[in-house]
This record gives sequence, structure tokens and C-alpha cells, in this order.
Amino acid sequence: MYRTHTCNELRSSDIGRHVTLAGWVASRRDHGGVIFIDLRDREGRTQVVFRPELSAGAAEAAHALHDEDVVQIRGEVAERIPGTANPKLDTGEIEVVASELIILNRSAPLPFQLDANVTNEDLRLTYRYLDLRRPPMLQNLRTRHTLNRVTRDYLDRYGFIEVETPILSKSTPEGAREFLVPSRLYPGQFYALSQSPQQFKQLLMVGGIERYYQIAKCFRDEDPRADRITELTQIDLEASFIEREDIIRLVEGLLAEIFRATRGAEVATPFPRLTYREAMDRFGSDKPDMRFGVELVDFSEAFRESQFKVFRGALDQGGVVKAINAKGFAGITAGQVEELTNLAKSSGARGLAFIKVENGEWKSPIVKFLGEPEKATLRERLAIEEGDLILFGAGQWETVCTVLGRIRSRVADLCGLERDPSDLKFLWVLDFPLMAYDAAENKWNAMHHPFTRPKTEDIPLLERGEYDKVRAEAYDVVLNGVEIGGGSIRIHEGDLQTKQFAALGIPPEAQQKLFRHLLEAFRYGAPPHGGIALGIDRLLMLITDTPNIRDVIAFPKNSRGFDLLMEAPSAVSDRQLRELHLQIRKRQ
RNA sequence: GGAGACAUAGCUCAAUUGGUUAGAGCGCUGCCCUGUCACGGCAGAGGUUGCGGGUUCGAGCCCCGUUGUCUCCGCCA
Repeated sequence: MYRTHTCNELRSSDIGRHVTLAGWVASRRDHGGVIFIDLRDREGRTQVVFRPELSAGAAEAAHALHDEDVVQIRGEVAERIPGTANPKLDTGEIEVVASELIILNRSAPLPFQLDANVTNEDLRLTYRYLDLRRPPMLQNLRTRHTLNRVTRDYLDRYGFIEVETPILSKSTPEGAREFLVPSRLYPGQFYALSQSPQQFKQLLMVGGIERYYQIAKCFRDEDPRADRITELTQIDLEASFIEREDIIRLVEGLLAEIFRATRGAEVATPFPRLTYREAMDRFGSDKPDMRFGVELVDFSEAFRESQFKVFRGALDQGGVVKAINAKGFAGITAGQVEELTNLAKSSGARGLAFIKVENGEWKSPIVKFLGEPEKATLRERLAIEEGDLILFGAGQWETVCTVLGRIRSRVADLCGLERDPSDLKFLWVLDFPLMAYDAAENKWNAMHHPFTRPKTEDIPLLERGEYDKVRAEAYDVVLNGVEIGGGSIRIHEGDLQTKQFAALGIPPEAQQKLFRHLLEAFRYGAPPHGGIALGIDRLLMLITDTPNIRDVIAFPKNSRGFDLLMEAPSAVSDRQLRELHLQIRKRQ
């Protein structure tokens, strides 16, 4: 038996007990005579003391211990000498007086100290197995485990069956770019790694499973971000004979249980709701952070006859003029103005008009173009006071909303507006547009995915080709400005699905080639169904309050999709390539 | 595909306007130390300042290029 107790188990009540512990040397304090080590395992730390007069051999060997050596210790639990208890340790009342020390394995000096703040993430990822020994990382993995366990219990209680779906699947190049896997048995043909179990879960509904879920790995060959990774995990679920309200109630209950179990937080349900249109209009985002105000206000009517050409021009071209009031931020520095302007430009704006309200005066390059009635409208609707900063956007509705939404968020950070991670502002965003026009490709794309059901009352719009007006029976769940999940009611009728594909520019032949399985399945009594997928990694970022998605994943790839630990991707042998019928082209 | 920031000892960082032999803390090595828990003391090793080029009497610092990392835009059905 390697151990009788863990390193976070012994207490005063165990004094006198003969025990065996095993773990890593977390710290050695060698006084020449008496030697202390902190022994660490998964559960915690226990101080071990070596006394030369009691066991000379063990003490002698203890002189040579180093950090992260793996040892086994036999000894007796003793009360610490009065005044030397350590209240910082759960086991701080006692210590183990070692009678025997067995070195199970030595450790070389570490490339970084486990108790230090390491900013070099490459190093942490290269030695991830060492990084994982740090308590916060272990805690993140435990939290992840709790989330998975609670999810399985909850969905089981509601009659959901966990079904695994293939990872090697078919390339259907709508949506995210896929990872392709060459086939040995079918020369020149490829699998695609599943970017989502979407089509399989719909086929499960046709299969009469009725309620499915999976903690599913999804693969997307897109550029990562701080909160995005190419290999992500989703709580994926789908149910038949349900409506939007059923999914919403189910997910609210699930999230409440997850936050109770992982954070001990009580989540108020039901969550507030906004339509996509409202969310964009008022907050400039389809995933607004509701922990602070600063809403976008529309001034299109007020500036209809404006002398200011930028505003007037935008309105004449069917656009909008909107503004936000950054309360008390008139003291913005020139550098900050430049930063906000660059943010606006990178978000699609031509520039960023602003007014500083200082010493009772409106300071701005544009103020000379404003008439008294316009000023009065601004003053009233933005509740302008001394010290405020007004920021404007003018142009196409969606661009203006997006620009001001990003400005809103940045201003909140610059102003130090409260963004308390324990303030959980959940939100449903409903009625997304079914499709979005892609000017670059000159075609309509599905906003969610091509299987999303149009709202029933909007189906005639779809049939008339008024694609921009068609709303989807789709819903996103948002927490503190982060989209943590999205889903929809699906199309279950073959003819409607065919029309939808056609609207997305997929002609009948391509439909058959790519989606024959689905269209065929819909011919045999497909039930009405819908579902949702929640991103576990992002959810954990919010639960653990970490800004880096890699910190909640045991073995993440870096932001370039490279695995520093395994050094993948890597070159393969000519023989492997031949088996796969592949030839590498020389790079130019 | 585009933009920005960063790169100095094993780690975290410093180095005044371009100026002597690039420093500190932690870690590492050796010695000392019997109640520490960020133990302490003494001594020591450790650097092609990412790489390449340029300007200069002189470059960690300025310029150009390049590589890597991170962040953002595009992208993410």
C-alpha cells in the first residue's frame, strides 16, 4: 500500500497514528539538524519533520531531497510544538514525524517554479504536465469535471440519452472550415472532422431517440482567439416534440445547477430576453454585457435635416445616426481618443465623432454644425451633464450598432465601470435573422446554420425571396457579454429544407451530393425538433474567471493551433503519405 | 489575409539621452545552520540581449528585415 492517507486528511484527532503518505516534495526547509518538508498530493499539503536523533537514516536522506522528488514517508502523526501551528494549511495543526523515507523517483530541476507567476505561456504549454501540478490548474480541471458530472445528472433526470456520434464524418463546406483526414481505403477521398454533431443529432431525432445529448468534441479550422480554440467541447443536445420555450426552460435549469455546483451561486431564472434587433439597437451587440448600462440612442430623426454632412449623408443613404453617453469621461486623453477611433475604424466606421462636455461647454470639431434643436434633443435623450463624453456613429444600421457596441464595451473598461465576474447577467437573444448577406461572396449565408427553422410567420417572406426580413426560430444564451450557447428549432420537412438550401445558393444537385442523407431522412416521418449547444470551454472561463481559454483545457493547442507539448502537427514519413495516396507539393 | 504589442540569465523583471565589465529577486551548485513553513547565513556558477543586416567612435536601447508568441479585425453554418 503506497499510502494510508492523503496529504489533506490528517488532523489533531489523528495524533499518535502511524501513517504512510506519498507525494511530491513541495518545499524543503533544512536546518542542518531538523529538516521539514511539505509533502504535496492532489488533495493538499502535510508537513513532514525529520529528526536526526529519532531516525538518523531518514534525516540523512532528507538532506538530499529536492523540489518535486516523489517520496513515500512512514511516520507518526504528532501535535506541533505550541506556537508553530500553521493556520494557512488545513493540516497545519499536526505534522508527521518521519521514521522512514523512500524515494520513489527523483526530479530534475524544473524549467519553471510551480509557485511562481509564469508569463511565458509557451513554457507552460511545453511542460503542461508540470503546469498542471499548480493548484489553480488542478482546480480548473476539477471544476470542469463538476460541470460535466452535473450536466450528465441533470440531463439524465430529464430523460436525455447520451449518444456518441462520429468524429470522422463528411465534408459539408457550409460554415466553419473543416479539418480533413485523408482516407487510406478510398484513394483521393477525405473524411472531415466533425465541426458539430448537428446533422447526426437531427438524424437521431428521425431515429426516434427523442432526447439526445452529448459532451461533444468539435473541430474548427479557423483562427483562434483568446476565447476560441480549434478543438472545443460542447454540451450538445436535441429533443423532439418541443418548442423554443421548452429548450429555454431546460437550459436555464441546467445553467442554474452548474453555477450552484461549481460556484455556489444562485442563478435567477427565467433569464431576461431581447430580440436580436433590440440587442443590436440598444447595446450594439448580439451578446451584450448587461452588467452596465450605456445604451445606444438613435438620433436619425433628429439629424434628418442636419448641416453636418457626415450625418446627413448617412441618413440620405438610408443609414442611421446613433450615440452613446460615456458619463463622466470628458477627461479622456488624446491617446484614448485615438484608441477609440482606431477601434471604430477597424470595426467598419469611417471615423468617430465625439463631444466633450467640459466647463459647461461642448467641445468638438462637429459642434459648429449642430443646431439648437439638435443640441436640445441630444441633451435631453442622452441626459447630458457636465463631464460627459458623447460618441457618435453614422452609417449603415448594422455597422453603426457594431461600432458603438464595441466602443461601449471599451469605454466601460476605460472608465472602470464595474464588471464584477460574480455578477451573473444571463440573457436570451431571440429571433436572429435567418440569413446574412455576404457582399464578398455575393450570396446569402445562414446566420446560424442551414437547418435552422424560419419563424412560421416569416416563411412567406422566405418564399418571396425577401431574405433580409426572415427571422429564425433561433436563440443564443449570453452571460456577461459572452455567447455561451446557441440553438434553434430545426426544419423537419424536406420541402422547406430544400427551399432553404436553394435560398443559400445550394442548387439541387449539390443538395443531393452534400445533404442527401438528411433530405432522404426527412421523407420518413421526421418529428418536429430543436436543440442547442453550450460551449463548455467558454462557460468554464466565466465560472473560473480566467481570460484565457487554454487555462481550462488540460492540453490545449496554442493560438496558432500548435501543440507545443506533443509538437503537432508534424511531418510524416513518405511511407505514410504513400499509404494515404498523398503527395506534398513544394512550397513556392 | 490584415493590424498592434512583446522578445534581456532556468523563471520573473531592471538597465537614465546610445556610453565602463548587462544587474536584482527566485531557482541552481557548494558549505554552515535543530522548529521552519516565502526558513536563514556565506560563497559560486549561469548571458551570442530571439535571429540577420545597417547607422554610429560606441547599440540591449536607433533603423531595416526575419522568426516566434500573445491580442485584435476578417473568419468562426
